[in-house]
Amino acid sequence: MTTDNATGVPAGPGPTDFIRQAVIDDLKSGRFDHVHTRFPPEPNGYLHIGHAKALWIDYGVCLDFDGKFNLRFDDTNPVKEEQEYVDSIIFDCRWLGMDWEDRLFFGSDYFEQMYQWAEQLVLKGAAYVCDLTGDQVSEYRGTLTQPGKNSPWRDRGVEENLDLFRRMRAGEFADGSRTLRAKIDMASPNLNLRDPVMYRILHQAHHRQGDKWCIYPMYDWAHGLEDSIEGITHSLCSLEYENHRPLYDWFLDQLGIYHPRQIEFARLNMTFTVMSKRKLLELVKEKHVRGWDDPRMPTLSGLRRRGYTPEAIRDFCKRIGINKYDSTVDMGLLEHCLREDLNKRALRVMTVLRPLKLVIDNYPDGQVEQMEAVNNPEDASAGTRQVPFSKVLYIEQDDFMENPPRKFFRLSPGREVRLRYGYFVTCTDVVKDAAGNVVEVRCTYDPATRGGDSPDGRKPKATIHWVSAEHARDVEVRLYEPLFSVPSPDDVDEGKDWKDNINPNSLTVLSGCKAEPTLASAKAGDRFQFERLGYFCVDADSTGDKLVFNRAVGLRDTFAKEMKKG
RNA sequence: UGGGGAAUAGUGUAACGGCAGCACAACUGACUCUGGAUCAGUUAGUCUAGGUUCGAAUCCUAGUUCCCCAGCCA
Repeated sequence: MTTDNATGVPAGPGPTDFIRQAVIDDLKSGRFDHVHTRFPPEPNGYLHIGHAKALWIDYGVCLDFDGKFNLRFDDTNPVKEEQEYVDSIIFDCRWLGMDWEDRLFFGSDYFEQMYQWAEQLVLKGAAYVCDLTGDQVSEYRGTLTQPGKNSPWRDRGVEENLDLFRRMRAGEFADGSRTLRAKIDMASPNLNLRDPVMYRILHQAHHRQGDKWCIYPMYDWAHGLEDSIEGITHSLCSLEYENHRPLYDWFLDQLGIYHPRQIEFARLNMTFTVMSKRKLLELVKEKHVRGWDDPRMPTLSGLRRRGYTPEAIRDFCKRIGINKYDSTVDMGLLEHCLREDLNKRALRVMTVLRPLKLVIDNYPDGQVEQMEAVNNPEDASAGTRQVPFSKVLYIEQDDFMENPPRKFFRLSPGREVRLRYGYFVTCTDVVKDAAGNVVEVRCTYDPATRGGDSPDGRKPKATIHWVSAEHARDVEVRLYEPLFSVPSPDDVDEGKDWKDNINPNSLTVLSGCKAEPTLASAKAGDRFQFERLGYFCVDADSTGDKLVFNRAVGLRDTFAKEMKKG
C-alpha cells in the first residue's frame, strides 16, 4: 500500500480497483473522513465462495484504509431465515479470518427505530397504507415499457394512514391485506421507484424477535437504515442493486439521516458449479449431495470439509479482482491456490489408493527396516519420519503395466524403478488370476540401493510410492470430480434444466486403500499430501479405527496429460 | 420497443491520452528420489465503424453484443 502524502489517504495495495478509487475520492473530497464497511448476509443459507469474494471486498477495503468492519445479519424476512444459518455464517466468517471485534449486529434489532422512521414518512406524506392485494399491486405497477397507475389509496389522509399503519403493527389485519408504501412516482422508468412496498404484514415468528412483530420491513427500506444506524461509510453490494440505489438514496434523503454511499460490484461465477443459494438449497433438499458441507459444494463449509484452507480462499479472492461485468472464473484457479498453499505446508505421506501386491523375492522373510522419509521437501523444519519396509508391499495399480506404452516409465516386466525412500526393485514376474488380471508383481531388490540411492549412480526413470503390507492401515478415500459435467451448468437447451448437468460421477469411494502407519494419529481436518497423488483431508466421518480421507485436489499430472494426447 | 450497467489473450484482470502488462490455463525445455515443486521460455488480446489528437484500450459519435429491473425476496 502506498500513501498519498498530500492527503494521508492510503491508496490500497497494488493496482487500485474502482471501489478503492471511489473510497480514496471520498476521503479526499471530505465526503467521509474514515472508512467503515459491513458484510450483510441474509441467514437463509450457507455461505459460498461467492460470499467469500464479497467478504474479502468488504473486509479488505476496511483493512486497506485502516477502518472498521461490521458483521450484520440482514434478517428482515422471518419466512426464510433460521438460527442454523446464523450460526454457520458466523463460523464461516471467523474461519475465513474476518474480525468484527464487538460489532456483530442484526438488522432485526433495529425494527423499532425503522418503525419510528416509517411513521415519520407517513407524517410528512411520503408514505401511505395501501389496501391493494399482491396481484393488484403488480398490475398497477405497469410494465418495463408502460408507466404504472396510482393506487386508489395513494391519497389517503395522514391521520388515516397513521391509524392504519399502527393497526397493521398491532396485528389487526390479515397477512397480505395491506402494505405501507413509499409515495414516489408510479411513472418512473425505474420500477423500484413506483411506490415500493416498505412493510408487509406477516404473522410469522422471527428467529430472533419471536412474536414481537407482525409487520416486516422490505429490503430497500431496511438496508439503508441499517447502514445509516451503524455509521457505515461504504455500503458495498452486488450489481443487481444498482437499480435500487436511487431508492436507497431516496429513503435516506427523505429522513434526513446519515447517508452512506452504496457501490456495486459483480458477483462471482465459477466454472463447473452453481452459485445461487436457491440452487444450492435444492441440491441439498433433493439429496444430490449429502448436505451443505458436502465436499463437492462450493459452500465454505463444503470447501473446508474438502480440505481447502482459509489462506487459499483468501488468495483466490485477491487474485480474481473486482469488476462491474459478468465473468466466470476458471475453477482451476481455485485449485491452483490450494495447491500452492498446501505444497508449502502439507506433510507428505505415502498412501496406495488401488493396491497391487508386490513381493520382493530376495528380501529376507520377516525382516523389517525403518526407512527415513522427508516430511516436506519444501520445509526442512518439518523433519523426517521412519517408514517400515518389508518383503511384501503394496504399490499403486497404475504404477505397473505388463505391456507399457512408449512413455510409461514406471514398473513393468524386466524394468527397474525406485521405491521412494526404499530400494531399487526390478520386476521379474507377474501372477495373474483366472481372468488374466495381474494380482501380484514379483521383484528382486538391490541391497546396495538402500534409502533410494545407488552407489554406481544408476538412476531409474521412475520413483513410485509404496506401503508395507504388514504395517499398512486400511483407509477409505473419497475422490471428487466437479459436481457438474459441463463448465456452465446454467446454459441449457430448451426443455432441459441445470440439474440435467449434474455429474453422475462426482464421487468415487475407494475402500481398502493402504496408508503408511504415520497416518494412525491423524485427526479430522488434518491435511496431507499423498505423494504423487494429491492433497487429502481427514473427513469428519472418520472413527477411531477407520480413517476417511477426502481428496481436496490432485497434484498436477503431466503424465496423465501426456497419455490423453496419446 | 422503458430504465440502469458493462465489453482488453482460452479464462480472470492491469494500464487513469504516451512501449498493451500480470496471473491461471495451454505448449517447449532445464532440473528433480513426487511424471509434484522449482527455473527458463513460447503461443495468445483492446466488440465494430467513424471522429478528436503528434499520439486513443483510455476522449467523442454511431452501432453491436451481454447482464440487471415488472416479489408483499434479499
